[in-house]
Order: sequence, then structure tokens, then C-alpha cells
Amino acid sequence: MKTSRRAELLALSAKLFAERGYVSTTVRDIADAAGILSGSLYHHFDSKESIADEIITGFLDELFGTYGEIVAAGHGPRETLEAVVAASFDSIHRRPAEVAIYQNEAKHLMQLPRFGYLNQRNAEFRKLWNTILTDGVRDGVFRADLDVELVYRFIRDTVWVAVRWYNPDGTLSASDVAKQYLGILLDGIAKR
Amino acid sequence: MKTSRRAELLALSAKLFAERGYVSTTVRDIADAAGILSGSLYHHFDSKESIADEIITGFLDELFGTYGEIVAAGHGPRETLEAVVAASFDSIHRRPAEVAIYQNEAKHLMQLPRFGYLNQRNAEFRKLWNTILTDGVRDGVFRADLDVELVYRFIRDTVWVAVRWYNPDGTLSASDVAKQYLGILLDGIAKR
DNA sequence: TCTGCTCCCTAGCAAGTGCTTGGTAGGGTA
DNA sequence: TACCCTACCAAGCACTTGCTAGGGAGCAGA
Repeated sequence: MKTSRRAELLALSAKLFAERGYVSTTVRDIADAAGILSGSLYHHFDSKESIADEIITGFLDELFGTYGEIVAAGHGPRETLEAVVAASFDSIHRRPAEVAIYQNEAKHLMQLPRFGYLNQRNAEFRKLWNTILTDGVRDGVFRADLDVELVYRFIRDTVWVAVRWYNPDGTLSASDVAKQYLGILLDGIAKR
Repeated sequence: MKTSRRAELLALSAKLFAERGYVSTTVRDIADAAGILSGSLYHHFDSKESIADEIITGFLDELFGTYGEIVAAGHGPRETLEAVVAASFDSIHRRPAEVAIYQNEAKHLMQLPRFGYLNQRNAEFRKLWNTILTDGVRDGVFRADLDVELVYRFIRDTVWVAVRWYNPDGTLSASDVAKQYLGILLDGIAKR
């Protein structure tokens, strides 16, 4: 019970935003789920936008903190790739609502000045992956005929889109999924 | 100019639904884009829902028609997989708006009774891929240690999510993308 | 010329949207 | 006792939503 009311409301909003979408979730929906009236929400938050903002910012700060640690560890391209993929699936496991919001709403929210930082984050993302992949090609651990930009998109999309079907309470753990996925990504599905 | 007014309005609506999302696109937005008033839309269509319905139904009928032809050709698992992937990227090329709508809105629309057929289509999809993959494992063309259900999800998601960045007018053609993707999927990105 | 059809307009309604306002109950602090 | 804080309520405002009712202009066939 040490969680502040504010944090409760944020978690609750994130769940609703993830399930119904940002625009389809009304402030009354959120208030109903919290057992209060819609107007009372505005004691805690400035606007519906600022609720979404706080959810996304908190999530991205945590995620990029983890990525930063991985890169700082200074392992080889293949190990770094594996760690980043594993960390991403882990974040899907721990923050499914936040990932879903980022996946589904980022494109539209990015157009608002307030969410301009999403563009920066995307750029960071792209740079991270491009570095891993080009380093890997240079070191000869990844195939030389790769279209790095294309591979980056495929990895990025495939990892995050898993939030649509991944079940945090299911039998398949995040690391199981990461292992299977890395198996396909690195070695393919065709028999040697 | 032989295209009926109805077809024009459908194409126009599809574009807007894809860009802004179904809920965020208002009937006034559609009417404005068509150069008429919102009320006039209801001469052509019963409701906003029926516009989306017609768009999605038309697209899925065409898509599954193509899939049916591929399966009917009776090639091996690997050739069938390649053809299905190529056909999917081709549909992204030819009907980007429809694919985007299906990707972004299906989850929410499926909850409406009217769009119950989306569940059936998903089941058809799953069966198609499961057959291809299990046949391939049985025939020894795909690795025996694959989690078929997981691979199905990865392929499905990765193919369709490409609609987010694929540019029909760009230098990269749909078959280029399909080739690159099949290269990764079948043989992986790691150097042998 | 009459009739019917297509396509659109004018004008609006009921429901719902995010958000604001003035206020209250209960508690802590000096 | 005086003051401030947190957390909420009741009521409603300005606006947007999908959709409707009724009508009119242009054209085609009889």
C-alpha cells in the first residue's frame, strides 16, 4: 500500500490505454476504474495527455537505461545483440501495457509537439541497432550481404510486435521467447 | 473515371483510416476530403462501420483468394512459404492502406459482432502457416527443433508490420523486401 | 412532360468528449 | 485557533461525435 495514489492511477491508465487505445479511453473510463469521478482526476494530473506522457517517459527512461548498461559492458556485436533482444523481451514481460502503448500510439502522439522526444528516442534506437549490426558485419560475425537498415527494421518490429500475443502469466517465459527468436534470427529456419 | 463515386469514397476513407486511425477519423474528415458534407456520406453508406467493413472485406477476400491459388498449386513447403511471403509483401505494395487498417484496427473491431468474420480469417491464416511449417519440418526442409506456433507468429507479425515503413513509391520494391526477408528468415543473419 | 434515380445540401439532434469550477471532509502543522 | 494539504464530489460548459430528416438540382427513360 506504499504506492501513491498517483502511481496507482498511472498504472490503471496504462492498462486501459493499452487495451482500448489512447483515443478510445475516456477520462471517465479511467475515473470509473479508479472508483472516482472524472473531474477528480484533474486533481492529480493536468490533462489526459500528461497522463500518457508520464507513462511513456517513465517507460522509455527505464528501457534506455538498460540499453545503456548493455552497451557500456562492451561485449562483441553478437553478445550485445543477444542482450538487447533479451532485455527487450524482458521489458515486454514486465511492462506489457507500456510497450503496447508505445507500439500503438507513438506514431500518432509523435505529431504533437509535447511528444517530440519520441523522435529522439527513435533515432537513438536506430543508432543502437545500426552500430551493433555494422560492427557485426565488420567483425565477420554477421553476413556481409545484409542490408543493415532493413535488418534493423525487421528486428525492431518483430521484437516489439510480440507484445500483441505474449502473455506474462503464460508458460512461455520472456527468455524462452528471446531464445527462440534469436535462434531464428541468427541461424534461420531452413535445415542446414 | 469509370470508378463509381462509392469506390472513390471507399478508397478515400481507407487512406484516412490508415493515416489517422479508425476512431480518430471522423465522418466529417472523410466528407471534407471528398468535397461534400458529412450528411451526404449517408446517401452512399449506412454507417461509418459499414465503410470500414466494406474496405476490410474487399481486401481480405482478395488476399485469401491469392493464398488459395498458391496452396492449390501444390508446391513444396519451402516454395509455398516463399510464395505466400511474396504475395503478402505484394499486397502491402498494392493495398497499403487496407493492410494498415487490418493491422491497426482488427484487434478492436473484432470485438464488434459485425466484424466476427475477422476471427475466422485469423484462424484460416494460422492454419495456412501451421500447415506450411509442419509439412516443412516433416519433409526435413525446415529445422526440426522449431516451435511451429512461435515461428508462425514471428513470420506473420514481421511480414505485416512492414506496412509501417514500406514505401510503395520508394526505390525498394516489394519483391526486394520479400527476398531480403526470406534470406533472413530461412538462413539467419549469422555468418556460417 | 412526368417519373424515378443519383447525388448532394441545409439544418439539426442526442450522446458523449476533455476539462473547469466551487466546494467539502478529514487530517496534519504551528 | 488558524492555516494549509490531500483527495475527492457535484454540476456543468463548450465542443465534437455519428447520424437523421427533409428537400432540391440534374439527368434518363417512358
